[in-house]
Amino acid sequence: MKEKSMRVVKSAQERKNEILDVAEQLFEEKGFDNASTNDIINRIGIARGTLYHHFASKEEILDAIVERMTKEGICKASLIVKERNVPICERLTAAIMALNIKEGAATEVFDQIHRPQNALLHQKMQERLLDGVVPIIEGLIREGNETGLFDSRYPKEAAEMIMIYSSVAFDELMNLSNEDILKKGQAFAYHIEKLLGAKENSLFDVIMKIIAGQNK
Amino acid sequence: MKEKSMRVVKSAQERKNEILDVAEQLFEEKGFDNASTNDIINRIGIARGTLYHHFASKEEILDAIVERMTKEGICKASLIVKERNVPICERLTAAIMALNIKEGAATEVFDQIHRPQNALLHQKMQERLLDGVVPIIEGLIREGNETGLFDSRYPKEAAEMIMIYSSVAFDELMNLSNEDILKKGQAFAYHIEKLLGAKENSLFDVIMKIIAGQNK
DNA sequence: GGCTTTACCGACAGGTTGTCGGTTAAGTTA
DNA sequence: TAACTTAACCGACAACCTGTCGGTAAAGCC
Repeated sequence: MKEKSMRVVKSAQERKNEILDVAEQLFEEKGFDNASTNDIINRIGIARGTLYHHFASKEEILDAIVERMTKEGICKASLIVKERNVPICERLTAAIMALNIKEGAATEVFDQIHRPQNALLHQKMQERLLDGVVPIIEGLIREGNETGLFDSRYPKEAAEMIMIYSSVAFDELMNLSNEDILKKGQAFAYHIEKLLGAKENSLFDVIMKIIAGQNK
Repeated sequence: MKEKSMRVVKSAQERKNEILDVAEQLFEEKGFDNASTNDIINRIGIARGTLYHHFASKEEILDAIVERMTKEGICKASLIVKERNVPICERLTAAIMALNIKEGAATEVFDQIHRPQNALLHQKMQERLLDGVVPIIEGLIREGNETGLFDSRYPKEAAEMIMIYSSVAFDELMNLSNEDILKKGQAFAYHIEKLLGAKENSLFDVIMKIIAGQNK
Protein backbone atom coordinates (compact mmCIF):
# COMPACT_ATOMS: atom_id res chain seq x y z
CA MET A 1 0.00 0.00 0.00
CA LYS A 2 2.64 2.46 1.06
CA GLU A 3 4.35 4.09 -1.89
CA LYS A 4 8.05 3.53 -2.14
CA SER A 5 9.85 6.69 -1.14
CA MET A 6 10.93 7.87 -4.54
CA ARG A 7 13.22 10.72 -3.87
CA VAL A 8 12.26 13.83 -5.81
CA VAL A 9 14.40 16.91 -5.55
CA LYS A 10 13.16 20.37 -6.30
CA SER A 11 14.56 23.85 -5.95
CA ALA A 12 14.02 25.39 -2.56
CA GLN A 13 11.73 28.05 -3.95
CA GLU A 14 9.61 25.55 -5.79
CA ARG A 15 9.28 23.28 -2.78
CA LYS A 16 8.47 26.17 -0.49
CA ASN A 17 5.66 27.28 -2.74
CA GLU A 18 4.38 23.75 -2.92
CA ILE A 19 4.29 23.57 0.84
CA LEU A 20 2.54 26.92 1.10
CA ASP A 21 -0.04 25.93 -1.51
CA VAL A 22 -0.94 22.74 0.29
CA ALA A 23 -0.83 24.35 3.71
CA GLU A 24 -3.13 27.15 2.63
CA GLN A 25 -5.51 24.63 1.16
CA LEU A 26 -5.42 22.59 4.35
CA PHE A 27 -5.91 25.60 6.60
CA GLU A 28 -8.96 26.44 4.54
CA GLU A 29 -10.34 22.96 4.94
CA LYS A 30 -9.67 22.31 8.60
CA GLY A 31 -8.44 25.52 10.18
CA PHE A 32 -4.94 26.32 11.34
CA ASP A 33 -5.07 24.48 14.64
CA ASN A 34 -6.66 21.36 13.23
CA ALA A 35 -4.44 21.04 10.20
CA SER A 36 -1.28 19.29 11.29
CA THR A 37 2.14 19.32 9.73
CA ASN A 38 1.56 15.62 9.13
CA ASP A 39 -1.42 16.48 6.96
CA ILE A 40 0.79 18.76 4.93
CA ILE A 41 3.63 16.33 4.36
CA ASN A 42 1.30 13.43 3.64
CA ARG A 43 -0.61 15.33 1.01
CA ILE A 44 2.56 16.45 -0.70
CA GLY A 45 4.35 13.19 -0.17
CA ILE A 46 7.47 14.49 1.52
CA ALA A 47 9.12 13.59 4.78
CA ARG A 48 8.93 15.40 8.04
CA GLY A 49 12.53 16.53 7.80
CA THR A 50 11.92 18.09 4.42
CA LEU A 51 9.24 20.35 5.74
CA TYR A 52 11.41 21.50 8.59
CA HIS A 53 14.30 21.97 6.24
CA HIS A 54 12.34 24.72 4.51
CA PHE A 55 10.41 26.18 7.42
CA ALA A 56 11.52 26.43 11.01
CA SER A 57 8.07 25.98 12.49
CA LYS A 58 4.41 25.68 11.72
CA GLU A 59 3.93 29.29 12.65
CA GLU A 60 6.52 30.32 10.10
CA ILE A 61 4.44 28.61 7.45
CA LEU A 62 1.45 30.58 8.59
CA ASP A 63 3.41 33.80 8.43
CA ALA A 64 4.51 33.05 4.90
CA ILE A 65 0.93 32.38 3.86
CA VAL A 66 -0.29 35.59 5.43
CA GLU A 67 2.50 37.43 3.68
CA ARG A 68 1.55 35.91 0.34
CA MET A 69 -2.15 36.56 0.76
CA THR A 70 -1.86 40.16 1.84
CA LYS A 71 0.87 41.23 -0.54
CA GLU A 72 -1.43 41.25 -3.51
CA GLY A 73 -4.09 43.35 -1.82
CA ILE A 74 -1.61 45.88 -0.53
CA CYS A 75 0.11 46.20 -3.91
CA LYS A 76 -3.21 46.70 -5.58
CA ALA A 77 -4.19 49.39 -3.09
CA SER A 78 -0.96 51.29 -3.48
CA LEU A 79 -1.27 51.20 -7.26
CA ILE A 80 -4.82 52.47 -7.23
CA VAL A 81 -3.88 55.39 -5.04
CA LYS A 82 -1.29 56.64 -7.49
CA GLU A 83 -3.81 57.11 -10.31
CA ARG A 84 -4.12 60.83 -9.82
CA ASN A 85 -6.59 61.29 -12.64
CA VAL A 86 -9.16 59.08 -10.90
CA PRO A 87 -11.36 60.92 -8.40
CA ILE A 88 -10.20 60.60 -4.83
CA CYS A 89 -13.44 59.12 -3.60
CA GLU A 90 -13.19 56.25 -6.03
CA ARG A 91 -9.58 55.62 -5.17
CA LEU A 92 -10.42 55.68 -1.49
CA THR A 93 -13.16 53.10 -1.73
CA ALA A 94 -11.09 50.92 -4.01
CA ALA A 95 -8.18 51.01 -1.58
CA ILE A 96 -10.41 50.20 1.36
CA MET A 97 -11.91 47.29 -0.49
CA ALA A 98 -8.57 46.00 -1.72
CA LEU A 99 -8.25 43.95 1.43
CA ASN A 100 -11.64 42.41 1.13
CA ILE A 101 -10.17 40.21 -1.54
CA LYS A 102 -13.26 38.12 -1.83
CA GLU A 103 -12.55 37.48 -5.47
CA GLY A 104 -11.51 34.18 -6.94
CA ALA A 105 -9.81 31.45 -4.99
CA ALA A 106 -9.62 33.20 -1.66
CA THR A 107 -13.33 32.92 -1.00
CA GLU A 108 -13.23 29.78 1.11
CA VAL A 109 -10.48 31.18 3.23
CA PHE A 110 -12.67 33.99 4.35
CA ASP A 111 -15.48 31.63 5.21
CA GLN A 112 -13.23 29.69 7.52
CA ILE A 113 -11.29 32.60 8.82
CA HIS A 114 -13.44 33.45 11.82
CA ARG A 115 -13.67 29.96 13.14
CA PRO A 116 -11.90 29.75 16.46
CA GLN A 117 -9.21 27.51 15.02
CA ASN A 118 -8.11 30.41 12.87
CA ALA A 119 -7.85 33.15 15.43
CA LEU A 120 -4.14 33.40 14.88
CA LEU A 121 -4.42 33.55 11.10
CA HIS A 122 -7.07 36.18 11.46
CA GLN A 123 -5.04 38.28 13.83
CA LYS A 124 -1.94 38.15 11.68
CA MET A 125 -3.82 39.02 8.51
CA GLN A 126 -5.48 41.95 10.19
CA GLU A 127 -2.23 43.21 11.62
CA ARG A 128 -0.45 43.04 8.32
CA LEU A 129 -3.25 44.59 6.33
CA LEU A 130 -3.50 47.39 8.82
CA ASP A 131 0.21 48.11 8.71
CA GLY A 132 0.18 48.01 4.94
CA VAL A 133 -2.99 49.82 4.03
CA VAL A 134 -3.38 52.45 6.75
CA PRO A 135 -0.49 54.62 5.48
CA ILE A 136 -1.92 54.42 1.99
CA ILE A 137 -5.34 55.57 3.10
CA GLU A 138 -3.73 58.23 5.23
CA GLY A 139 -1.97 59.66 2.21
CA LEU A 140 -5.20 59.73 0.32
CA ILE A 141 -6.95 61.57 3.11
CA ARG A 142 -4.21 64.17 3.19
CA GLU A 143 -4.59 64.60 -0.54
CA GLY A 144 -8.31 65.06 -0.05
CA ASN A 145 -7.63 67.64 2.63
CA GLU A 146 -5.51 69.66 0.23
CA THR A 147 -8.08 69.43 -2.52
CA GLY A 148 -10.70 70.66 -0.10
CA LEU A 149 -12.70 67.49 -0.52
CA PHE A 150 -12.08 66.33 3.00
CA ASP A 151 -11.53 68.08 6.28
CA SER A 152 -9.78 65.69 8.60
CA ARG A 153 -7.74 66.87 11.52
CA TYR A 154 -6.22 63.43 12.25
CA PRO A 155 -5.69 61.64 8.92
CA LYS A 156 -3.71 58.77 10.35
CA GLU A 157 -6.14 57.94 13.10
CA ALA A 158 -9.08 58.33 10.74
CA ALA A 159 -7.46 55.87 8.36
CA GLU A 160 -6.90 53.47 11.23
CA MET A 161 -10.47 53.72 12.34
CA ILE A 162 -11.79 53.10 8.85
CA MET A 163 -9.55 50.13 8.21
CA ILE A 164 -10.06 48.51 11.58
CA TYR A 165 -13.78 48.82 11.34
CA SER A 166 -14.01 47.53 7.82
CA SER A 167 -11.72 44.60 8.52
CA VAL A 168 -13.78 43.48 11.49
CA ALA A 169 -17.26 44.43 10.38
CA PHE A 170 -17.11 43.08 6.86
CA ASP A 171 -15.73 39.82 8.15
CA GLU A 172 -19.07 38.58 9.25
CA LEU A 173 -20.91 39.65 6.16
CA MET A 174 -21.91 36.19 5.02
CA ASN A 175 -24.23 35.60 7.95
CA LEU A 176 -26.33 38.63 7.12
CA SER A 177 -29.34 39.01 4.90
CA ASN A 178 -29.02 41.13 1.79
CA GLU A 179 -30.88 44.08 3.22
CA ASP A 180 -28.73 44.01 6.34
CA ILE A 181 -25.67 44.11 4.16
CA LEU A 182 -27.12 47.05 2.32
CA LYS A 183 -27.83 48.92 5.52
CA LYS A 184 -24.39 48.19 6.84
CA GLY A 185 -22.88 49.53 3.65
CA GLN A 186 -24.96 52.67 3.80
CA ALA A 187 -24.01 53.25 7.39
CA PHE A 188 -20.37 52.68 6.55
CA ALA A 189 -20.45 55.24 3.75
CA TYR A 190 -22.30 57.72 5.91
CA HIS A 191 -19.83 57.36 8.75
CA ILE A 192 -16.79 57.71 6.57
CA GLU A 193 -18.17 60.93 5.22
CA LYS A 194 -18.66 62.19 8.75
CA LEU A 195 -15.25 61.01 9.84
CA LEU A 196 -13.43 62.70 6.98
CA GLY A 197 -15.61 65.77 6.97
CA ALA A 198 -16.63 65.02 3.40
CA LYS A 199 -19.73 66.40 1.76
CA GLU A 200 -22.84 64.30 2.22
CA ASN A 201 -23.17 61.65 -0.48
CA SER A 202 -19.73 62.32 -1.87
CA LEU A 203 -18.74 58.77 -0.97
CA PHE A 204 -22.12 57.19 -0.64
CA ASP A 205 -22.76 56.30 -4.24
CA VAL A 206 -19.36 54.93 -5.06
CA ILE A 207 -19.23 52.79 -1.94
CA MET A 208 -22.69 51.43 -2.53
CA LYS A 209 -21.80 50.61 -6.08
CA ILE A 210 -18.91 48.46 -4.93
CA ILE A 211 -20.89 46.74 -2.22
CA ALA A 212 -23.66 45.97 -4.66
CA GLY A 213 -21.16 44.48 -7.05
CA GLN A 214 -19.73 42.40 -4.26
CA ASN A 215 -22.60 39.98 -3.93
CA LYS A 216 -23.85 39.54 -7.40
CA MET B 1 9.43 13.67 46.41
CA LYS B 2 6.03 13.00 44.98
CA GLU B 3 3.23 13.90 47.31
CA LYS B 4 0.88 11.10 48.22
CA SER B 5 -2.40 11.57 46.41
CA MET B 6 -4.50 12.70 49.31
CA ARG B 7 -8.00 12.72 48.01
CA VAL B 8 -9.72 16.04 48.63
CA VAL B 9 -13.32 16.50 47.61
CA LYS B 10 -14.86 19.86 46.97
CA SER B 11 -18.16 21.06 45.62
CA ALA B 12 -18.33 21.29 41.85
CA GLN B 13 -18.65 25.06 41.94
CA GLU B 14 -15.72 25.48 44.25
CA ARG B 15 -13.51 23.21 42.19
CA LYS B 16 -14.51 24.90 38.96
CA ASN B 17 -13.58 28.29 40.31
CA GLU B 18 -10.31 26.90 41.55
CA ILE B 19 -9.55 25.61 38.08
CA LEU B 20 -10.49 28.89 36.46
CA ASP B 21 -8.38 30.86 38.91
CA VAL B 22 -5.30 28.80 38.23
CA ALA B 23 -5.93 28.62 34.50
CA GLU B 24 -6.33 32.37 34.26
CA GLN B 25 -3.14 32.84 36.21
CA LEU B 26 -1.33 30.38 33.94
CA PHE B 27 -2.66 31.93 30.77
CA GLU B 28 -1.34 35.25 32.00
CA GLU B 29 2.08 33.77 32.67
CA LYS B 30 2.58 31.66 29.57
CA GLY B 31 -0.22 32.39 27.13
CA PHE B 32 -3.12 30.16 26.23
CA ASP B 33 -1.28 27.93 23.78
CA ASN B 34 1.76 27.45 25.97
CA ALA B 35 -0.08 26.75 29.18
CA SER B 36 -1.01 23.09 29.17
CA THR B 37 -3.74 21.31 31.03
CA ASN B 38 -0.93 19.49 32.81
CA ASP B 39 0.31 22.80 34.14
CA ILE B 40 -3.13 23.46 35.51
CA ILE B 41 -3.64 20.14 37.24
CA ASN B 42 -0.12 20.08 38.61
CA ARG B 43 -0.42 23.50 40.16
CA ILE B 44 -3.73 22.63 41.76
CA GLY B 45 -2.74 19.10 42.64
CA ILE B 46 -5.63 17.29 41.01
CA ALA B 47 -5.72 14.46 38.51
CA ARG B 48 -6.32 14.68 34.81
CA GLY B 49 -9.70 13.06 35.12
CA THR B 50 -10.83 15.63 37.63
CA LEU B 51 -10.21 18.49 35.28
CA TYR B 52 -12.11 16.81 32.50
CA HIS B 53 -14.88 15.93 34.90
CA HIS B 54 -15.57 19.63 35.30
CA PHE B 55 -14.70 20.92 31.84
CA ALA B 56 -15.14 19.13 28.54
CA SER B 57 -12.10 20.67 26.90
CA LYS B 58 -9.37 23.21 27.26
CA GLU B 59 -11.32 25.60 25.09
CA GLU B 60 -14.28 25.35 27.42
CA ILE B 61 -12.03 26.54 30.21
CA LEU B 62 -11.02 29.48 28.09
CA ASP B 63 -14.64 30.30 27.37
CA ALA B 64 -15.47 30.25 31.04
CA ILE B 65 -12.60 32.59 31.79
CA VAL B 66 -13.64 34.99 29.06
CA GLU B 67 -17.15 34.88 30.42
CA ARG B 68 -15.94 35.68 33.91
CA MET B 69 -13.65 38.46 32.81
CA THR B 70 -16.11 40.25 30.58
CA LYS B 71 -19.17 39.93 32.78
CA GLU B 72 -17.93 42.49 35.21
CA GLY B 73 -17.17 45.09 32.55
CA ILE B 74 -20.49 44.64 30.82
CA CYS B 75 -22.43 44.84 34.07
CA LYS B 76 -20.60 47.99 35.00
CA ALA B 77 -21.35 49.56 31.65
CA SER B 78 -25.04 48.74 31.79
CA LEU B 79 -25.27 50.18 35.28
CA ILE B 80 -23.56 53.41 34.32
CA VAL B 81 -25.91 53.92 31.42
CA LYS B 82 -28.97 53.83 33.64
CA GLU B 83 -27.85 56.78 35.72
CA ARG B 84 -30.06 59.27 33.96
CA ASN B 85 -28.99 62.19 36.07
CA VAL B 86 -25.40 61.90 34.88
CA PRO B 87 -24.68 63.75 31.60
CA ILE B 88 -24.81 61.52 28.54
CA CYS B 89 -21.28 62.33 27.48
CA GLU B 90 -19.88 61.10 30.75
CA ARG B 91 -21.96 57.97 30.66
CA LEU B 92 -20.85 57.33 27.12
CA THR B 93 -17.16 57.57 27.84
CA ALA B 94 -17.53 55.54 31.00
CA ALA B 95 -19.33 52.80 29.10
CA ILE B 96 -16.75 52.78 26.36
CA MET B 97 -13.96 52.51 28.84
CA ALA B 98 -15.70 49.83 30.89
CA LEU B 99 -14.09 47.21 28.71
CA ASN B 100 -10.64 48.61 29.11
CA ILE B 101 -10.63 47.12 32.56
CA LYS B 102 -7.03 47.95 33.16
CA GLU B 103 -7.62 48.32 36.85
CA GLY B 104 -6.38 45.99 39.50
CA ALA B 105 -5.54 42.38 38.90
CA ALA B 106 -6.38 42.23 35.23
CA THR B 107 -3.41 44.34 34.20
CA GLU B 108 -1.05 41.51 33.36
CA VAL B 109 -3.68 39.77 31.29
CA PHE B 110 -3.83 42.70 28.97
CA ASP B 111 -0.10 42.79 28.60
CA GLN B 112 -0.06 39.19 27.45
CA ILE B 113 -3.22 39.33 25.47
CA HIS B 114 -1.77 40.37 22.14
CA ARG B 115 0.97 37.81 22.05
CA PRO B 116 0.33 35.33 19.28
CA GLN B 117 -0.29 32.55 21.79
CA ASN B 118 -3.37 34.40 22.89
CA ALA B 119 -5.04 35.14 19.60
CA LEU B 120 -7.98 32.97 20.52
CA LEU B 121 -8.44 34.53 23.93
CA HIS B 122 -8.24 37.94 22.35
CA GLN B 123 -10.79 37.13 19.68
CA LYS B 124 -13.24 35.67 22.14
CA MET B 125 -12.94 38.57 24.52
CA GLN B 126 -13.47 41.04 21.73
CA GLU B 127 -16.46 39.18 20.39
CA ARG B 128 -18.11 38.98 23.74
CA LEU B 129 -17.43 42.56 24.69
CA LEU B 130 -18.77 43.72 21.38
CA ASP B 131 -21.95 41.72 21.72
CA GLY B 132 -22.41 42.96 25.24
CA VAL B 133 -21.49 46.60 25.04
CA VAL B 134 -22.59 47.65 21.56
CA PRO B 135 -26.32 47.54 22.39
CA ILE B 136 -25.66 49.56 25.50
CA ILE B 137 -23.81 52.25 23.59
CA GLU B 138 -26.47 52.17 20.92
CA GLY B 139 -29.15 52.96 23.48
CA LEU B 140 -27.12 55.82 24.77
CA ILE B 141 -26.70 57.26 21.30
CA ARG B 142 -30.44 57.09 20.72
CA GLU B 143 -30.97 58.88 23.98
CA GLY B 144 -28.52 61.53 22.85
CA ASN B 145 -30.37 61.85 19.58
CA GLU B 146 -33.60 62.55 21.41
CA THR B 147 -31.98 65.08 23.68
CA GLY B 148 -30.59 66.82 20.66
CA LEU B 149 -27.05 66.26 21.86
CA PHE B 150 -26.20 63.85 19.06
CA ASP B 151 -27.32 63.53 15.50
CA SER B 152 -26.66 59.98 14.40
CA ARG B 153 -28.53 58.38 11.56
CA TYR B 154 -27.20 54.86 12.28
CA PRO B 155 -26.84 54.46 16.05
CA LYS B 156 -26.15 50.76 15.97
CA GLU B 157 -23.42 50.94 13.39
CA ALA B 158 -21.90 53.99 15.03
CA ALA B 159 -21.75 52.09 18.31
CA GLU B 160 -20.13 49.17 16.53
CA MET B 161 -17.55 51.37 14.94
CA ILE B 162 -16.66 53.04 18.19
CA MET B 163 -16.36 49.82 20.12
CA ILE B 164 -14.44 47.93 17.47
CA TYR B 165 -11.99 50.72 17.07
CA SER B 166 -11.44 51.26 20.74
CA SER B 167 -11.03 47.57 21.42
CA VAL B 168 -8.36 47.19 18.75
CA ALA B 169 -6.63 50.53 18.97
CA PHE B 170 -6.31 50.76 22.72
CA ASP B 171 -4.93 47.26 22.83
CA GLU B 172 -1.51 48.32 21.76
CA LEU B 173 -1.35 51.32 24.02
CA MET B 174 1.54 50.16 26.15
CA ASN B 175 4.03 50.29 23.29
CA LEU B 176 3.39 53.97 22.71
CA SER B 177 5.02 57.02 24.21
CA ASN B 178 2.94 59.24 26.42
CA GLU B 179 2.49 61.94 23.82
CA ASP B 180 1.39 59.38 21.26
CA ILE B 181 -1.20 58.13 23.67
CA LEU B 182 -2.38 61.66 24.19
CA LYS B 183 -2.69 62.27 20.48
CA LYS B 184 -4.51 59.00 19.98
CA GLY B 185 -6.95 59.95 22.69
CA GLN B 186 -7.54 63.37 21.20
CA ALA B 187 -8.12 61.89 17.78
CA PHE B 188 -10.49 59.35 19.29
CA ALA B 189 -12.56 62.02 20.98
CA TYR B 190 -12.59 64.16 17.87
CA HIS B 191 -13.74 61.28 15.71
CA ILE B 192 -16.49 60.20 18.03
CA GLU B 193 -17.85 63.72 18.00
CA LYS B 194 -17.86 63.65 14.22
CA LEU B 195 -19.37 60.22 14.08
CA LEU B 196 -22.22 61.05 16.42
CA GLY B 197 -22.73 64.52 15.07
CA ALA B 198 -21.98 65.95 18.49
CA LYS B 199 -20.89 69.51 19.10
CA GLU B 200 -17.16 70.07 18.97
CA ASN B 201 -15.49 69.49 22.35
CA SER B 202 -18.64 68.09 23.89
CA LEU B 203 -16.83 64.79 24.42
CA PHE B 204 -13.28 65.90 24.17
CA ASP B 205 -12.71 66.99 27.75
CA VAL B 206 -14.36 64.08 29.44
CA ILE B 207 -12.57 61.53 27.28
CA MET B 208 -9.22 63.17 27.81
CA LYS B 209 -9.80 63.23 31.52
CA ILE B 210 -10.30 59.50 31.58
CA ILE B 211 -7.33 58.78 29.37
CA ALA B 212 -5.13 60.97 31.50
CA GLY B 213 -6.27 59.14 34.59
CA GLN B 214 -5.53 55.83 32.92
CA ASN B 215 -1.78 56.05 33.01
CA LYS B 216 -1.04 57.81 36.20
C1' DG C 1 36.03 12.27 -10.83
C1' DG C 2 36.29 14.06 -6.39
C1' DC C 3 34.32 17.51 -3.24
C1' DT C 4 30.91 20.49 -1.09
C1' DT C 5 26.52 21.98 -0.72
C1' DT C 6 21.79 21.28 -0.02
C1' DA C 7 17.45 18.91 -0.53
C1' DC C 8 15.67 15.02 1.48
C1' DC C 9 14.54 11.08 4.63
C1' DG C 10 12.34 8.72 8.73
C1' DA C 11 13.04 7.29 13.43
C1' DC C 12 12.54 9.35 17.73
C1' DA C 13 12.11 12.25 21.98
C1' DG C 14 9.15 14.72 24.56
C1' DG C 15 5.18 16.95 24.65
C1' DT C 16 -0.01 17.52 24.11
C1' DT C 17 -5.34 16.62 24.80
C1' DG C 18 -9.02 13.84 25.87
C1' DT C 19 -10.91 9.00 27.40
C1' DC C 20 -12.25 5.49 30.48
C1' DG C 21 -12.82 1.99 33.96
C1' DG C 22 -12.31 1.98 38.58
C1' DT C 23 -12.25 4.20 43.41
C1' DT C 24 -13.82 6.82 47.24
C1' DA C 25 -16.37 10.31 49.49
C1' DA C 26 -20.97 12.42 50.24
C1' DG C 27 -25.74 12.32 50.31
C1' DT C 28 -30.23 9.74 50.55
C1' DT C 29 -33.30 6.54 51.84
C1' DA C 30 -35.05 2.99 54.46
C1' DT D 1 -27.09 2.98 60.85
C1' DA D 2 -26.67 0.20 57.04
C1' DA D 3 -27.51 -0.15 52.16
C1' DC D 4 -27.71 2.26 48.01
C1' DT D 5 -27.08 6.06 44.64
C1' DT D 6 -24.80 9.89 43.05
C1' DA D 7 -20.95 12.61 41.96
C1' DA D 8 -16.14 13.98 42.67
C1' DC D 9 -11.86 12.07 41.90
C1' DC D 10 -7.93 9.23 40.17
C1' DG D 11 -4.11 7.81 36.91
C1' DA D 12 -2.93 4.85 33.12
C1' DC D 13 -3.41 5.08 28.36
C1' DA D 14 -4.34 5.90 23.38
C1' DA D 15 -3.68 8.79 19.82
C1' DC D 16 -2.20 12.41 18.43
C1' DC D 17 1.15 16.57 17.90
C1' DT D 18 5.71 19.41 16.85
C1' DG D 19 10.40 19.81 16.27
C1' DT D 20 15.24 17.38 16.16
C1' DC D 21 18.97 14.90 14.32
C1' DG D 22 22.18 11.82 12.11
C1' DG D 23 22.43 9.98 7.85
C1' DT D 24 21.55 9.57 2.55
C1' DA D 25 21.49 11.04 -2.14
C1' DA D 26 21.16 14.29 -5.74
C1' DA D 27 23.07 18.71 -7.73
C1' DG D 28 26.59 21.89 -8.52
C1' DC D 29 31.47 23.12 -8.64
C1' DC D 30 36.50 22.62 -9.46
